[in-house]
Amino acid sequence: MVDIKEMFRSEIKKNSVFKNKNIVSPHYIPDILPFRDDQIKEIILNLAPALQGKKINNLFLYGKTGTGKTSTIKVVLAKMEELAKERTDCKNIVTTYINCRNHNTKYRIILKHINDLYKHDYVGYSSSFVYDKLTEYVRKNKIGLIIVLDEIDLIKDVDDTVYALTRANDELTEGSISIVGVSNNVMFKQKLDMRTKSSLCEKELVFPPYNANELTKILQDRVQEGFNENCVEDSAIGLASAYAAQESGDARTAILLLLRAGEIADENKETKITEIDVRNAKKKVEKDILLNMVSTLPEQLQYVLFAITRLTKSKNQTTLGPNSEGILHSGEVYNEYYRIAKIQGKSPVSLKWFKQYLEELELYGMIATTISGKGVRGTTTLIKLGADAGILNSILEPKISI
DNA sequence: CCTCCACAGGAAGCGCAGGAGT
DNA sequence: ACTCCTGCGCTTCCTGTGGAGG
Repeated sequence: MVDIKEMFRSEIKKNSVFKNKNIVSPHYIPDILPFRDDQIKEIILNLAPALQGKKINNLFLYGKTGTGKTSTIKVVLAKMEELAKERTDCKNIVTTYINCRNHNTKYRIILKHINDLYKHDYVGYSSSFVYDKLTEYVRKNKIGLIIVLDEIDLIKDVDDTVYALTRANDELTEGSISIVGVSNNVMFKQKLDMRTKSSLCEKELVFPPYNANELTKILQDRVQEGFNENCVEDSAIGLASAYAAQESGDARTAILLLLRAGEIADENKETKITEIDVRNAKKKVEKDILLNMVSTLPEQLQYVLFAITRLTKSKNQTTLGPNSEGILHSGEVYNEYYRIAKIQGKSPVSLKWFKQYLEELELYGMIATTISGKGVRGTTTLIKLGADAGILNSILEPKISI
């Protein structure tokens, strides 16, 4: 019989490379944001007039994931709110942050605001009621309300939302409402109504991806606070930032790599995180991401992907020539897909639509396709798996039993 | 050179679901 | 409550296209 209490005790006491694991979590927001001085300056320049009770421009922040958009705006707004409270010569500033993944309609966004501001649950009220409640709060308290809409591209009725919130200013004689839109979707702006575009994007800020050197510095900062002294080899930091820079310049990925590497080191009872741990962490992270992507894929797309992985695997085993490199023709993949779908008791889609699926998979970056040239009869789409066939197969095989 | 193969890719249309209008 | 409309996912049909093979 094991002593469970004792196991817990030793688990807590156990030597770990981590000093404070929270700091290495991808959700942690540091106080100091390196390499974002320009953006911070711009934001301050645009928001400062609000402290004097003036109406400010709406802001639009754009940049890929992990470029510090959310952290930057959160930190700047927190300081701004603090300052406004400290000084009597400043107007009252209230800032709110909403992730539009969870609140994805005009109604839900406004409702969330009045619930938070009044600290009362307004359930089941009409959309005009909640809107009036919001403007009333701003007017009565004479506040400058700054609303951050993170992942703004996920709002279903963006045009309506932005219009309603900016129009509120026309009705307000005291106080004001401003919007900070945050998005990582390049195409988002194109979808907007002309009026919305001009009012939302009064001031636009771009957050560029970090390069390898910048990522290294960011990681070093985190390592100092999050890990115990001398527990992370410099080369491990270098490798993690190189990996992340290569892929997207995404700080979150870089930090996640270190976190996982740390967990691996702890598991193996190592005292130091090495390059090998980072390399293993990368494999683990990759698999997690793939698993996530694959499981959200529609059933039919999973079959197509499974067909490609199976054929790629069998090709790798039979042909030894380096020229083959697991390149498949759309015809053979379609046949395999057809077979798999039949076995699953599902009706396969037509060849035409199958090609549509291929396009979708390419969009997700899971495969690469080209139109055939010489050496192949006629014109065919050549398909190459973008991810590791072995990993994908291990994910898909349990899901689709053959 | 011609024909055939193995597809590509556009156009039209179908059935269904969900939302808007009345 | 009802119809009407629209968008989505998909099929069917049709017209290329370009190398392989006779």
